[in-house]
Amino acid sequence: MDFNEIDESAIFKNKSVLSPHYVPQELLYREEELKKMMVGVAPVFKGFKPKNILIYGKTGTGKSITSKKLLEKMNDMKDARVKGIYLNCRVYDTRYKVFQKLVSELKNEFSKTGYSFALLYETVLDWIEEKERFIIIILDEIDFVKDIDALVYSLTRANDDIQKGGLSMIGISNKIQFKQKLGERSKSSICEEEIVFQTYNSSQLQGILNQRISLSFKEGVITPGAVNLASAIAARENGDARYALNLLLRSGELAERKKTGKVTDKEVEEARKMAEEDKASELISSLPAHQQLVLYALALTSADVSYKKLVEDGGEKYYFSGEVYDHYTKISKKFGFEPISARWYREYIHELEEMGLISSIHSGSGVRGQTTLLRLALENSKVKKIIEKTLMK
DNA sequence: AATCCACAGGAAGTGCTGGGCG
DNA sequence: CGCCCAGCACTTCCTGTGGATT
Repeated sequence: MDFNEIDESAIFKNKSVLSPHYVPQELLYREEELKKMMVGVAPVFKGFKPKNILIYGKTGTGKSITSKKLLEKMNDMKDARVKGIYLNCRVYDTRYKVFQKLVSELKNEFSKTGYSFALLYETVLDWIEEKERFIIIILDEIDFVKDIDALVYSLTRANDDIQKGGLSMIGISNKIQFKQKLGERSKSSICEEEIVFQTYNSSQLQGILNQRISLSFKEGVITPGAVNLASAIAARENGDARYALNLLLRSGELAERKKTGKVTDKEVEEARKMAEEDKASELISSLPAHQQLVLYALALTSADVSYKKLVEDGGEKYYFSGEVYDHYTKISKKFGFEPISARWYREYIHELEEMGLISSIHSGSGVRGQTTLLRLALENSKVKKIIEKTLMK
């Protein structure tokens, strides 16, 4: 027995191909965007300062992958004077951290904290001027940078401070509002060139999935129906390729556990449900305590037969808003919370409905007066479990 | 018809927080 | 550094609505 036998899988050849960080050899459906970026960057290889670029696009539209591809292409030029650096601003979220990372990349040494910002700045400038070099810095998820104006200012000022060589940036953001947050000066300097990444449509997603399937799954494991369904679902959900790949990964894992050796649309459908539940669970556990208690009250009300006031509408059971509020106040007190006022409870109900966690209907006729009837959008036992896990620790 | 009930949702007020400014 | 003010989360109070009750 050797190590190769240990992770012998009936389904997967190489799971990591399905990871969002994987960069395929051939980039699909993004030739235009890549070309635009290359055109923007191209001047460096002639010794001129390239343009700053800002890239927009929703999640899973290939922004990161395309910019990583750009770095690959730049490396192919084997020009020692040009250095491309990719960094994710979730990690490097301040001006200081970005420059610290720059220095450690340029000098190839472990960088400690404690240096002054001015020193880091000088180090970067020296490195550029020493041999008239160029730095292209790719700032992924740039909206996470806390002192963005300071960062952009320092980066552009660096350009003014040096005679030869240059420093330019490519910012990536998935929030359109990002530009509004910028000050006038940084806005004009970072938006010299803008590229928008459109979402993928269903057939493009299919192409992307097929490209990765041949590398990640064993031969004939995935049925065509599974691919169709996964790309159709992802196309509906904002054309997010990351989501589509995640669906495939999950359904592969499901098939592995079932030992059927095949991934069909059944597994994909199951994977979609799981993904949805994960999303809901994440959403619920990030809610304020009282909103969770409201949900919990509704879940318990649904489980409790003694709350007899229920109405059926198309097979779905709805509960009276007032009943649920009463129940909520009891539960709150039991857990040592001061219950929230009925007025604010109504606002919570609206918010929860907007988030798609509950659904409500108006009682036109039926019992006295007007009331809102409520029910959970998810299975109440699951909601109960989630809240018990997060709230009761 | 008048009154009540059970709720919806607007207005104004309160206590706290964090950010900008002199 | 303190000060002030805006904004938020929430309460209290109030008016409206429409079927139910008397």
